[in-house]
Amino acid sequence: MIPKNDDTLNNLNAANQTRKRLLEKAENLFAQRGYHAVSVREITAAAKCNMASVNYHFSNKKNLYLEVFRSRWIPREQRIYAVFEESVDLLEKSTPELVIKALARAYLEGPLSDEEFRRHRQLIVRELNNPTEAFELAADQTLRPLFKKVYRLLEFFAPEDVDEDNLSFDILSIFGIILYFNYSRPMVSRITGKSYDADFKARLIEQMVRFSSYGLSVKGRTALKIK
Amino acid sequence: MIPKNDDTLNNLNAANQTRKRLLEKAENLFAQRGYHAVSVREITAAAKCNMASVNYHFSNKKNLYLEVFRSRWIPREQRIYAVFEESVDLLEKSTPELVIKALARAYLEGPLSDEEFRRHRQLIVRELNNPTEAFELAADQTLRPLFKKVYRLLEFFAPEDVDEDNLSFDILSIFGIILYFNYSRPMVSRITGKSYDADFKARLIEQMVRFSSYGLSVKGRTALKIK
DNA sequence: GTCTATAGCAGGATAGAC
DNA sequence: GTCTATCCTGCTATAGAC
Repeated sequence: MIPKNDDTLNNLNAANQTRKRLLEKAENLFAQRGYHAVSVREITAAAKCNMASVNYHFSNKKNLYLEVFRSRWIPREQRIYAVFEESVDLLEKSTPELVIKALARAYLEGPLSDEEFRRHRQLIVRELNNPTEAFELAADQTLRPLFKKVYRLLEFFAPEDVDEDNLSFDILSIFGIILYFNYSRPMVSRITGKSYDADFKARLIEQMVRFSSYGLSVKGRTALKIK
Repeated sequence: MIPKNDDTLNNLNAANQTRKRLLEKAENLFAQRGYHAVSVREITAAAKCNMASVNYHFSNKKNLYLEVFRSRWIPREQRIYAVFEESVDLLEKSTPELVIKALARAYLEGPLSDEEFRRHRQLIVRELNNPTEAFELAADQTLRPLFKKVYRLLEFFAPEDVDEDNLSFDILSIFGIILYFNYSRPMVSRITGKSYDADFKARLIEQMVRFSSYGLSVKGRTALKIK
């Protein structure tokens, strides 16, 4: 371990602070208006530092954008994932309904503040629609693992002869509903006239579980289908 | 009626042609990369005309963007709407399943070519996530009317005592699934490894109808719910 | 590490000839 | 209506002082 004098430490701290502020402000601006609509000038102004620091800390603008995903978006998605996993593991008796509910809650009532969630959503929706390098990161490190986790959980309830594709599809549909009610919040609010307060979220979760559960082709459900 | 000489007519035609080409190319570029990422220079180069013509025909860049929605996006959404309405009207006997199927088909197998649909999707997803003036146009002229139409169709099957909000929610969920499988095509393809060819679309429609129908709180369904 | 200053270029918009 | 030429603003990136 190399010993550091006070100056070095202070510089490191100061540097980290600037770096952090840059990431924080960059994320917010990129989320709100997208990569091209935001200038480095604007980011550095918000972070109260000079323009050159973006270059110093992140080489260039594009890499700052990617670093926002690496150091902020992905860890946050992993926090959501962790909440989901924990609440599923805590269940005495797992059912498809409870799994869906845990998933819906992790997103809607999860560990993120409203502000954090807004950024989270805005960043990923852009990538879902027009993938860049950042999407690869997100897909590999969060989306696919989550999909597989849910698959394993629900596969347990599926009838022996269930079509693998059917189950995949059901899970995608559940994701669809959850993502939709999360990621299309502006539209949902506009059409329903309701804002995403605690009450509305709680109702949404209930409804999502109800709607999703009774569409699932899992044990105990298939028998109920009308031919 | 004011008589027009050949020169005037030719000029009008030529003007309309330029205008049309500009809208066509602008739409494609805006859809692919978004408003800020595309320059007027690029649009005019693609449309094989000079830069000044954007100003001449549309005053400025922003208005060209809005005109893309007015003259291309909305009419296309109305074509989808028309296909849906027609196939619903043709039904001898309407059921919730058939209504959902008609809706899913109108979007997935509707009147738009793959290329048209790609543009259509990319343009609206941006607006769903970060609404601008263009979203107002889309919401007022297409999204809300469609929602109301579906509401009227399904309300017919709902039990007397059904909660209005519940039905709204169910419709939103159906929209959610349909929009999700349409508008998150890049992601769905990436996770399932399947491209949206005719076969995959047909399967998706079937699955959406199955999943959605058995989640609907409408007559004949509620009785099947496990308490 | 942070800053100021600036190079170098691309953007939207427009004037004025045809 | 269409075009070329040009204005001017704003951008990213960097050099060099501290």
